[in-house]
Amino acid sequence: MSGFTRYNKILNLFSEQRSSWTVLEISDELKTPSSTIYRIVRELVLAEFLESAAGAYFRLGPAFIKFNRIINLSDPLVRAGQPFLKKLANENPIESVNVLARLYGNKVMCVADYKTPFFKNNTSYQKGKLMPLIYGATSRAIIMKIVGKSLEDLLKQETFYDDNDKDTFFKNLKNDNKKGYCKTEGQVDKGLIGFAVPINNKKLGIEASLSSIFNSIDFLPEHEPIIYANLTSYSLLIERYINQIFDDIQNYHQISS
Amino acid sequence: MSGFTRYNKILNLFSEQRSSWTVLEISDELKTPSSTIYRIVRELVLAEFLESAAGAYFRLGPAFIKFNRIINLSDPLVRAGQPFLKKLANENPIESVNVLARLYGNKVMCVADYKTPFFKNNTSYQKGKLMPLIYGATSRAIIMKIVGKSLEDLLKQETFYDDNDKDTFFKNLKNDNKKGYCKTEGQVDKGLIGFAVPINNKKLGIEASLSSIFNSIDFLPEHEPIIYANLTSYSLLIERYINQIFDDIQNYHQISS
DNA sequence: TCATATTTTCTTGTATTTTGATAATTTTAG
DNA sequence: CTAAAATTATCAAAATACAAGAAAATATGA
Repeated sequence: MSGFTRYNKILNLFSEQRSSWTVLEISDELKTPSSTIYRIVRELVLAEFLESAAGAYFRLGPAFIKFNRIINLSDPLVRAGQPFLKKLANENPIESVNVLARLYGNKVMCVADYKTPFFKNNTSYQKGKLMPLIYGATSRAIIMKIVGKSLEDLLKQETFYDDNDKDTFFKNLKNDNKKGYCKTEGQVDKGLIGFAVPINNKKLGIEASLSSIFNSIDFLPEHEPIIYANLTSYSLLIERYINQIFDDIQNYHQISS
Repeated sequence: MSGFTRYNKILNLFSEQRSSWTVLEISDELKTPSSTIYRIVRELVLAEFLESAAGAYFRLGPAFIKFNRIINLSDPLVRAGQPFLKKLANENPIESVNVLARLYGNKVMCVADYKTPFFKNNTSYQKGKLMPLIYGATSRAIIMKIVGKSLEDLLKQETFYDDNDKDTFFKNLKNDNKKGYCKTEGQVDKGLIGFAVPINNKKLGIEASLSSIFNSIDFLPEHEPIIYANLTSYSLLIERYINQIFDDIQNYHQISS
């Protein structure tokens, strides 16, 4: 363990399922002497990446809330997309969850969401949550724009049931690409149906998607063209807005240098 | 520069005002050779604490969004308080911003907020933003419960205009403590009036406050008792709920060990 | 396209930091 | 107050980061 790894390994122990740890527990888990962990934890507490809780437990610290806010205010994708999610939601014919997601390592992460007030189900798609790469329209719309070696590398770690499963996956991907949008049902959450379109910006290195998720019970086939039209027009709006934000940033840096 | 400091110094360059940096800019700013910064930045990118943007720029990475979500799902204060903010807002007689804030180093940080749909002004109080320690009801309600050496340490870095200013500050603090709540007008944002009550949990080390902020124009003196009653009852509810969450965590750890 | 400029990684001996076993201290809980 | 638990301090050995320049990769622009 060296460099940032030693801090990152500790931070990554803290999860939704297990959000507080004692030094001894960390020490056990990472098979590292407790004196070392005490020292590292102290550093992280000082920087407010951890904070001590009751009973010798530690939990994630407020630094993450602070940096998260800075991202919300400055990330081009979030800035460009966030304001449109509610509008998209209101134009959909039925109650929906609307999600902006992007590639994060070899997973997909939701970076902004808007749920209409009376949407019944709890989707897995919530801001900050990592989602599987090959299931669900949200993810598929992102990878359908990736080709060649990049795609291979990305899928290297994914396991398919069998070759047939894999073939179907690639066939669907090609098909979706032709249509320009993805549609999946029940792949991530049972009883939900999702539609998604890609959002890309080469200059900013953004590989993302915009999606609307509905309860299968509410959904009727005649909704599909409207849903697709909304997604497409908003994705174009967002892409254009990202470009504008990009230009603003460029100008800012030119002026200040 | 050693230990976590070397990473933290770089991360802390990224701010609301300046959210992307090149390696050379960082190197200039921190007066550290660029080869060193390249190495460190590479590590941070690998851990997704930074990500590369267009034109050799880097920005904060998605790890912060991920950890922020874990905090939202697990932090006792956020978990206990978040669900009540909307209810509090709805019981207030006029449009309001409602805020849960806590001590963060020697600043105050908003950790959850709910603004009623038709509130006109933009408050400075937004989730994740650091606020001054000695101005505004939100902050004052937190420090009014801190005494002795802790208070001295906390205020050590604050500067008052003069001794008179300082005296007034302490007199107000004592007064607020007697009343049980704080009220300030225009200290943080002009045209806004704020009310706050403290929220504490010794076992969990929580020093926080619950506050409602209104447009001064909307506010009438007869609202004050209602506002105060709402804040007080909700703060008690939240404190009780925090205790319950604390017990849950205790049980969880006892069962799993 | 190619040539050029910029960005990023690599290499190396040396200086610095981290590590972990143990001891000392502080805090907590009954 | 006492005993146990949690945390900090110490220090020599081991591991790693550092800086400077060279080399490679990548982006830029004619």
